[in-house]
Amino acid sequence: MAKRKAVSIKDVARESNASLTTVSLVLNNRDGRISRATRERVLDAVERLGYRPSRLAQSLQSQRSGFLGILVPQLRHAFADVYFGELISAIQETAGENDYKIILDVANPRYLERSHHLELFRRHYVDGLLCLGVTNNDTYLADFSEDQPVIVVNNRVSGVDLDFVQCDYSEAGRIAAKHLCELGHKKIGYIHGATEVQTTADLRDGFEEVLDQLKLPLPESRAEDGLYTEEGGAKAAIALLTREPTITAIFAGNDKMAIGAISGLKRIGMRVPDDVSVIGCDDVHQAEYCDPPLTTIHTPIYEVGARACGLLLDLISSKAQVVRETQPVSLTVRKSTAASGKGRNGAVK
Amino acid sequence: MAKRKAVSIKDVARESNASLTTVSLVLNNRDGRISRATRERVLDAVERLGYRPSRLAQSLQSQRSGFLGILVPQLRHAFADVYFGELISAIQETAGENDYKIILDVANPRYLERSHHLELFRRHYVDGLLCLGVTNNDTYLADFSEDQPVIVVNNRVSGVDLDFVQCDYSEAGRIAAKHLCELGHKKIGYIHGATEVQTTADLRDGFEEVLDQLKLPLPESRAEDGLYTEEGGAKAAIALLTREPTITAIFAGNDKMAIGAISGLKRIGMRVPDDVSVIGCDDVHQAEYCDPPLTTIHTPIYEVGARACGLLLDLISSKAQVVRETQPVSLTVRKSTAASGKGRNGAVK
DNA sequence: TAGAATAGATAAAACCTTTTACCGAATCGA
DNA sequence: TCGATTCGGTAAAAGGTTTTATCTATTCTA
Repeated sequence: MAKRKAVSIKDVARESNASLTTVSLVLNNRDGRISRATRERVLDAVERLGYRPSRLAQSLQSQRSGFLGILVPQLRHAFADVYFGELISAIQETAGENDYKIILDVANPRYLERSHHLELFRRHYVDGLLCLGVTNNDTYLADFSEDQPVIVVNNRVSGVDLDFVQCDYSEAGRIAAKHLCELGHKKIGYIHGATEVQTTADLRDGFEEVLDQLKLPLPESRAEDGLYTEEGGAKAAIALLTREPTITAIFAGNDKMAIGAISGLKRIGMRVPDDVSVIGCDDVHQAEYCDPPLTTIHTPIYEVGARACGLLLDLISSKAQVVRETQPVSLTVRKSTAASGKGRNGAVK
Repeated sequence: MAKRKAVSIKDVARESNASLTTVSLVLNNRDGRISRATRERVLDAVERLGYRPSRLAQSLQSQRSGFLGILVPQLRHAFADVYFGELISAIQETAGENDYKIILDVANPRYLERSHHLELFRRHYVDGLLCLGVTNNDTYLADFSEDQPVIVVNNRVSGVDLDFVQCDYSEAGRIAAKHLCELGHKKIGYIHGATEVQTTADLRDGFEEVLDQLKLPLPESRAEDGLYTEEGGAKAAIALLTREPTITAIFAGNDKMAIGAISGLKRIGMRVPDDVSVIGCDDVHQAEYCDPPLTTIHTPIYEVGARACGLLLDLISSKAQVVRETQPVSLTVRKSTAASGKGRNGAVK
């Protein structure tokens, strides 16, 4: 089939014996200046021709693209990740409700080197930008100027003064520590994610704050990097229990690592929670279905995404100037944590 | 900071004492008609002013948006899904390599009712569209006209003649059946996903084809809907073994349900694979980390996504007219399947 | 040296809207 | 009946590119 030419507002004007302006006024119902008769004639022609205004021409004229950008880091498979998935769902939905569409970009080295993140604004790709999975290494975030609406989602960048919406990770750390201590655990291991992530630091700070208060400080030998992955979590758990066999509980910085940790512990013959309790952070969907179901800190990721998107729109329409929000978190108890001392008595079998 | 006005090609022309045309010609290096001196003068001005052409104006002029659309169905949390995540990663990457950006849309009822899927083309949002997670109920796919580049990714729609790229699910079904039969299983249960998905039908057809050949046909009482979710898989597995306690193996239509099935089996005191073998389909990342690691059919999802995107670009540039591709699949053996008869002897404890 | 060919640059049209400023006709008040 | 409103509608500009057709020097050919 031949590529039929798109019908433009001119065609409608001709078809309805009206001027361009009249058609435009009718379509955007600008004040009631057009007579009922003319209006109907125009609408008729629109219907007959199946006319739809070109958003390219509209955007060029209005100088607004109608797009919001989502910038995600280049991870192994960035989108095959429940955490990002949840945020993207929330953003997509909120944007849609406000007649915005979203553009998905991945900030890989080549991308940044060519300043594609700046092109996003300079070349009018987007009206605003949401940055996901940001770390303190992401210095390119400092490139954005004040008049470009950018919000960092569920993170902050230390040293760079950007708008953000995040969960209360310090509180999450405190809650995890309290929960484990209340169950009687004294020797607690910690599996952290990439240390260049600001929220990781927050989480640990909160965690250690409580441990310190209870005179159960966390020695460096009981902390291990789990790389924010399942495999990393498994290896970290094994390393921790090999080095310090008397550990009875582990706090993992996210559910992925926690699930990996459980898997790792099983590999070395440990039972969860009988021998070792494990608590995660995030409360991903999967946390309910692993074995045993994971006790974790619920972080309102979806809400953070939706809120960030809503506030970005406020930023764009100048309804807001500055955005700094922190959302509350809560404990979700399942089966992966139990009172200390139920299982083996202090030694790896 | 005040919103400073964007610099346009006019500014560059003025700054470099050349005409609009000259600047444009230099920037797009159209034939070598411009003298070296002028060229340098223009480039200098571009640099000095930090000029970047507006993609809105360019698109309006060229009648190409430079965007590819991804249309996903409205699932609970569409993007928080490894399957879609993998496809989206692949598409995003391939698109990026070809200087295309991607737009993410969710086909919810409201969206379709308002024909937003058609607006995508009519209003010049995208140059081409990739449809994910399509089912036979998605009749709106018939709305697209021949001159609109649309590819259905990893699915087909029976009755609608659309381009597609998919994995060989019939073969996947055959492989699963052969594997279980070779291990000596005679009573095999089947957990299927939504029956309105064409690939589900393919999978079952292949599966039953082999079972029939071996004179081990699948009675309806040994098939159960697992809703393509973990929870559904768990419930389906429990239902199957309650109804037919002598089942020794289960084939689940995807890994999510397989993982759910394992979880469900454990709940009713069954060991995997000792009492019941479980095989999935997809080979998601997580399959390696569940307990026990899941035997499954590897489907090259990433490759399918990348290929679909590449072919869509061919469609757009008229390098291709029709797209019909089927990618091969393979068996990945892990720990969730074992020879029949290792465990209990035919009865639920 | 006239006429043709070529190099270098540009004016203007086209892409499709929205919006501003303006115009003519009808209505109204005095 | 004149001047002021109001009503219904339109021409033209603006938004930022690319491309086509055109124009002016300059160089070449005969």
